[in-house]
Amino acid sequence: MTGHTKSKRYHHGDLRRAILDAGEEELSERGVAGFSLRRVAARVGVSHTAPAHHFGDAAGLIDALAERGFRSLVDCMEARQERAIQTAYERLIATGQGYLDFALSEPAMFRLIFGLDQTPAEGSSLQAAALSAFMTLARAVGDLRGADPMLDPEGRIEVLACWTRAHGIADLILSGYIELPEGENAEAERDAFFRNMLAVNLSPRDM
Amino acid sequence: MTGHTKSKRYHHGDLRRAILDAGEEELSERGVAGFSLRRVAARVGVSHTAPAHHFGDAAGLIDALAERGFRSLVDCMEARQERAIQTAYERLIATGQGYLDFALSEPAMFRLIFGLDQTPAEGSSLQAAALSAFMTLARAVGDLRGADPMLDPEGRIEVLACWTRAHGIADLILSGYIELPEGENAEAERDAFFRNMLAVNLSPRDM
DNA sequence: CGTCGATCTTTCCACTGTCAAGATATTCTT
DNA sequence: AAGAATATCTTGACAGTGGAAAGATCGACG
Repeated sequence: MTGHTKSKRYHHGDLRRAILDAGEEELSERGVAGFSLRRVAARVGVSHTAPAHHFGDAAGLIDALAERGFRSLVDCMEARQERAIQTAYERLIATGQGYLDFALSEPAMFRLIFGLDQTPAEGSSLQAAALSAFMTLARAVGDLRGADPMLDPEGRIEVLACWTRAHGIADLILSGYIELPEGENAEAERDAFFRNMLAVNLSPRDM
Repeated sequence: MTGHTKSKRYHHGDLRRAILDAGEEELSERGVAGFSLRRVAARVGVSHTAPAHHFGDAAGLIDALAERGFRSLVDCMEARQERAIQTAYERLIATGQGYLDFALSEPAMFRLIFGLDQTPAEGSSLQAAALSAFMTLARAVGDLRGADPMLDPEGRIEVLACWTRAHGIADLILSGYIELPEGENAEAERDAFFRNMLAVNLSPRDM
């Protein structure tokens, strides 16, 4: 019975996934500010309170979407890592470029996951997804240092430095205050730009 | 006549300023997501459509608030610059620390000005305020380099590097993903943290 | 077969921003 | 000084939002 017919059966069967899919589309089309639970529900063809049973309230859906977002972020970073020249440093650069790829390809989702009203709940799957993204970056730094960077203060600073730099570039580009090259070989120029930005040395060498 | 009586005169007299003040308070209390035009109006004791005449729509009020935000950002940076040891490098560090001060003291406003739906209109006073903030940072870099950094590519990269680094640190702290030291001499530790982060060298020295 | 719980709908409520029309004060013109 | 034009603010309506409560339908399990 049942099967793939999208007809009018009362129970959807896979509503949770359907709502998440529709939510992602809504998010990318309308942005996080214009996000509407009711429109997501309408998109799936379901009543506007149907999502509540699966996600609680709107914040619950947002959290579930954010979880997907962090996974997508990890995918973007790993994709770049695999394509990179297999040097520890090149893999680190690639990781940051993957971070930027994510921000550019899913700007609303980027804004969503880094603009959550409150930090992910302790032990939640959202927190796990966020941690997974962090670890992807931390491993790349660790490969460069030859040891777990989280174990000593200098290593921790280095991980945070990588993270905040990639993040700052991405966020200011999305804000529109920093313009990216467009046109012909924009991609190559972006990569070079990011590489240069990451490596700028601001220690007091030239006081 | 008139005078300072807050009684029930039909015309408020200084409504624009009053709405902006109330808007700032609302913003810091409720955040940018929970911001409500109607509540701002109620706060001033005026009808819910009164702001429209002064700011057009909600986006207009947001823009006007953002303008104040940029000015406050400039104030924070300049305050730090004046307190700093008067070396070009120290003034640059101080500028970034002022950027962070602003983010920490007015987090909602920080989110507001860097999360505007669209980049400030060409020639608008908002754009001027944003540019003023940028120039404050660019000058600090220029003092270090001995020339207008905007004139050559390397200088521009350096300005953007400073900006994005300070911004990334600030934004991730506000996101809650990076924790700041609290307690005793938290302020001094924050300053040291920022200083270290800014100066971390990620060039491929140690491949 | 019947019952129970999960899933989804309907209806209602308070709240939001915007629009149109009216009320009131100020300023400008003569 | 009087009347008219304008700026400022209010009232009332509307479509949209998320959430709560109560009812309808279905699936699973006794």
